[in-house]
Amino acid sequence: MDPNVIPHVSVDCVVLGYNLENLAVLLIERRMIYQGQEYLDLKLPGDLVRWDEDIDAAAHRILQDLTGLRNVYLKQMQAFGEVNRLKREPRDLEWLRSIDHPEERVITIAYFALVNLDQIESPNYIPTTNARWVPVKDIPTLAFDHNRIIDKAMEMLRNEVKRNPLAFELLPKKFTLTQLQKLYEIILGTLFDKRNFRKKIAQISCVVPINEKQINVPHKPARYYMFSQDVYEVTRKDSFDFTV
Amino acid sequence: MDPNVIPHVSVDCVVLGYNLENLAVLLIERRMIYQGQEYLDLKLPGDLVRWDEDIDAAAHRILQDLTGLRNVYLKQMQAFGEVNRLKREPRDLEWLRSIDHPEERVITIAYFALVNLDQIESPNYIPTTNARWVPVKDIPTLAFDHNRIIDKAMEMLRNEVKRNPLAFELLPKKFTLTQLQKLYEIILGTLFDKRNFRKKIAQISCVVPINEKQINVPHKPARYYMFSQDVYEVTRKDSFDFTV
DNA sequence: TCAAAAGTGTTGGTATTACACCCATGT
DNA sequence: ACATGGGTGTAATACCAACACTTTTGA
Repeated sequence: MDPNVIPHVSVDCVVLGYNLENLAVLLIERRMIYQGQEYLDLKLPGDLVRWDEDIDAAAHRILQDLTGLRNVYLKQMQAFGEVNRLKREPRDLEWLRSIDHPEERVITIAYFALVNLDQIESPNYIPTTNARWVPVKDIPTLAFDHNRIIDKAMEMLRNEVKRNPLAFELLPKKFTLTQLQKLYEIILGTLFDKRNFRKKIAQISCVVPINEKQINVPHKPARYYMFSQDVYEVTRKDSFDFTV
Repeated sequence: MDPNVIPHVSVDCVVLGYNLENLAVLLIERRMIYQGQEYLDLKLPGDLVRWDEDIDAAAHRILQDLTGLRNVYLKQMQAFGEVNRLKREPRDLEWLRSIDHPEERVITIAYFALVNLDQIESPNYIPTTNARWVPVKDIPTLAFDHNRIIDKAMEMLRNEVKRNPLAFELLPKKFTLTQLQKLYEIILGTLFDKRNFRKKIAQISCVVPINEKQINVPHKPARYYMFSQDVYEVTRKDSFDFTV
């Protein structure tokens, strides 16, 4: 057991990525043999917190090790601290032993990160870390209590996206209004009227049209927009309002 | 050091009480002598988590030990895990030593509880636990990082009260509309128009008028209302809407 | 010329704001 | 009788929901 870590406190990250098509979560493959059978489970990326490291720093470290990204949107979600949270399946315990982890109690602090998959040239599967992007629609039963953590992350995303400019973290710097609308539709699970959506966006001053259009599209090219952090910071009264 | 606790994980509770006049926080007096001088600091109620106890259970235990109350509204807020969060003042460290606490790192999970002070016959100062109710307007500089935790709790209260029926946790079972309005005004720091406020409440079906009036008041007696959890559960679409 | 998505306005209904007076009670 | 807070309606405005056609491009 690594002496540099607090043995009972970990950080797990729900990293949500978007590629203009689907929302996906970054998961780690856990391969093991248990009672003669081979298992391939998926789990959230996470690690124990080091003694000399703030918990936020631990989350950033995990994220950077996995994706190579700094300056990602990252926010603490909440702690999960049930006594038996690591003991969903017998092989969960076996796995903890196999990585020289004390078969003990670990309280985890869940974080939630947003990345735009088109920005990073990340393959679907990253062999060095056994990490893969799994569409949120297709998430299977995961190790430990990690499904619950992801459910919580999705709930948080749905709530926060209505009051904070989170969506832009998932989009390229330049995006079209149709792309923005589709993202909101995917996150919130509702469809919006195109005209009303655009009216709504038009009154959000931090979403600014730029003088650039799509090229090489087989239809009328759409105008690109950007999110302006500067404008956002000076114009927000109390919060973003995106209760479409 | 108690062997029954996880030495690096604690729970701290921000217990907010309301007595139809003021919001107050329950704080614990910490008396100590440091470098020949006597200090009386205040801190949040909290304790280390036991090995065999869920973190939510730890929060309930702390709350019950302090107030004798079960079934209080209690919700996890977030974890505070900076390396030096317990070392605001030199005497903070000294105090940790004095209670046989390893001078080490403790990650705390903050909870937030709401109680109605008229329901519990709680005196302002509870000698057995050194606990006292301090109006939120008068909170001094506290031990450790506890001011930050309270600030976060107040922010959470302001956000949540707009979308969830939290206010009723702070009021007696039967309350008048003026009492409800005053509470919202205190929490949100704004004033509302009486007629518009009542129109808004009238369309929230889970706030129901009952056939009972104030007695012994030197003015027209006000009608009492109740919050109906049943009605709330079946009628809420997605969330309470209290964006007055 | 066709397919595909971009872009754009109007209307009816609903919700929000602002505002002032009479009522029921205890003293 | 008076002081105190309770209780009520309306009109002007802003916001929201529903709805269909023209435009620009590449193939």
